[in-house]
Amino acid sequence: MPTPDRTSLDEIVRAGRRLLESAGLDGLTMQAVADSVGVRAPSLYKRVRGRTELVALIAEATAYELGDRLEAAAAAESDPERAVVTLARAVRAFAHERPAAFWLVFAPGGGAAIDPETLRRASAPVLRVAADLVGDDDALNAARMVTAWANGFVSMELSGAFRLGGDVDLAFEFGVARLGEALARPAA
Amino acid sequence: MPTPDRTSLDEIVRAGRRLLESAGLDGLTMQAVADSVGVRAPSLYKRVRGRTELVALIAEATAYELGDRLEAAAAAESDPERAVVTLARAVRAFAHERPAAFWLVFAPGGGAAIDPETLRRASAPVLRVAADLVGDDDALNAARMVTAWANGFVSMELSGAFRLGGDVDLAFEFGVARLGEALARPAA
DNA sequence: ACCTGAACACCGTTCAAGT
DNA sequence: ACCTGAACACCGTTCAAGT
Repeated sequence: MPTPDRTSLDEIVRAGRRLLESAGLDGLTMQAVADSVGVRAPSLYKRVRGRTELVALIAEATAYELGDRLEAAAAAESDPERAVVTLARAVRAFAHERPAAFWLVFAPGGGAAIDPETLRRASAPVLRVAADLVGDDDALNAARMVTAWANGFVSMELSGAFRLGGDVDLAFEFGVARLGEALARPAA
Repeated sequence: MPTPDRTSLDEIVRAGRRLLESAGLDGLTMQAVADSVGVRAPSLYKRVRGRTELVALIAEATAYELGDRLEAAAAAESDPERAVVTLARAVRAFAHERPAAFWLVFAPGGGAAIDPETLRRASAPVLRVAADLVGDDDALNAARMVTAWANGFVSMELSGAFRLGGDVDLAFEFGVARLGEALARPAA
């Protein structure tokens, strides 16, 4: 006799994302997720292979959402040098909003690696802006330079590596301005 | 009646660092560390408050060692623009050597934050080179730009975010070259 | 076909008892 | 003063038994 479904994969992932931000990765336990969706922990294994997969799904959903944000940010600015600034600010805003999830997306570990298609989707707007700025040949290199800097800046910001004085907001604007210039008007 | 010491804090931290690289952060269990130094797990608590503190000590030691490497790299190159390249390469080499520990240093979590003094020590060479390059006023901003980019690049490299084709080594050299130019010869 | 209680292996940590 | 076995609370996960 079938039992009516008491939860769903979608609900589980949503609960997981909420827990991740409120309680950290350590607080994201199967027990807590189960409680949150109103089910016993073993039932989660009907929808998810295990905690590792749940974490991967959360990272995936986060990368997808970041892609949306970047797409919207890129659409709002036609001048490529200013679009770089807009994109970088969008990354930073997203990271401040969901620090734990943002961290997860760029966390190492092989197993939880983002799906290549999601990765391509999330980086598409940056790649497009980079191509506008430096041409197709250097587009990938330029996109990687921008994403590396933006990701590194907010990662260090989130990890508390910028505690040695100075204005962090100004440091961000300094960096993104120089970055845009360097790509738009390369020396030598 | 005193018992002769069967291990030491130093040995514990060394074993922890070894385990971190060989088995990952998840494999860094108190049990494994205890086995590694030839003692039972509860004995570790005579030298360390708990696993959290052990992880923090490992991060601390790693940041310290990274500082040494950067100091040596900076000393090997007097031209500031080339010193930036040398420093960035040193960061990358260190990250490739000890990926898990490198990750730990920049991991978030408040609790495991690096000691400010160690942080200052590790960033001193970068700050010095930045000052040579752009002057004292912009030195901190420039240093943050370089470290953010370098850290972001290798973090993404380690996390497998650069899997969309293209030559990653070339992307690194492209980035560091443009970075050096941007700082040495700012536009506008 | 989903859900559950019970159970297992494993973890971090505490503590009384040994030497 | 350090070390240990035993114990506790808490994980992730499995599985037979319920509906």
